[in-house]
Order: sequence, then C-alpha cells, then structure tokens
Amino acid sequence: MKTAGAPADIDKAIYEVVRRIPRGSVATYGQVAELAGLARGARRVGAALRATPAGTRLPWHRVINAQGKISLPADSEAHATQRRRLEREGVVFLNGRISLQRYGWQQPLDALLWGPQ
DNA sequence: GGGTTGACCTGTG
DNA sequence: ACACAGGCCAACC
Repeated sequence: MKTAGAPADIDKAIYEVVRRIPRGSVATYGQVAELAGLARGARRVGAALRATPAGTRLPWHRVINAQGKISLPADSEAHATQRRRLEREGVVFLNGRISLQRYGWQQPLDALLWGPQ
C-alpha cells in the first residue's frame, strides 16, 4: 500500500543506520544514505540529522562528509562538540581531517583485516 | 506550481 | 591540495 511509505520511515531508517556505526569509527553521509536504502540521498541524511534536537541519544557525531571533514560551520558549537566526541573515541584529526582509510566504517571483512585498532 | 536552500558528492582545472 | 561548477533530491517557502 502506498500509505505505508510515510516520510518518517525514511528518517527512522537513517537513524537506525547511524546507531549501527561502531564506536571509534566514522561513516560518510553518502554511505549512511546508501545503507538506509537511499541512493544519492546524502543531503537527505544531513537534513535528518539537523532535525534531531540537541541531547538526542544518537551517535550523529560519527557521520562526516566524503572529504573526511566535519560538515558543520567551523565556528559553531556543534562543530566543536562533534570533534570533541570523536577524539574521545580515539579518532585522530590530522589538520582538521579524518583518515577515512583508517577510521572509515569498513565492512566486517575489512574490519577483520585491520584488526580492533 | 516553481524557485530557493542545504550537516552532500564527484569531476575538473 | 584547493576552489569551483554541475548534479542530486527532498523540504520549504
């Protein structure tokens, strides 16, 4: 039925994927979108996260852009919060950039090759 | 119905 | 490595 496809379901799927990002790892907006069933829906993910009120129990800080950088305004409080939370999980910033090669959310197979570090 | 906006992505110079 | 342009897609006037 058509009525079943409510917009809220999309957001719910996005939150569900974000919740699955392992601690100490990061995922890109595009990656989250694809896993949520939204091809090329990266902007949609950004909108969904922006809609989440501050204080929400969701690891939204583990979502960054494809350049390995935080997409929030550098002078905003949210930016500082995101960086602080990531560093607390062991994610290292090199000149404001995160190495996706190292901290990107890899598939289980790749995770085995890289090990728990 | 149509233009604007945005926590994006990719290609090009 | 950086800046810019085009593309994308849904939400919002």
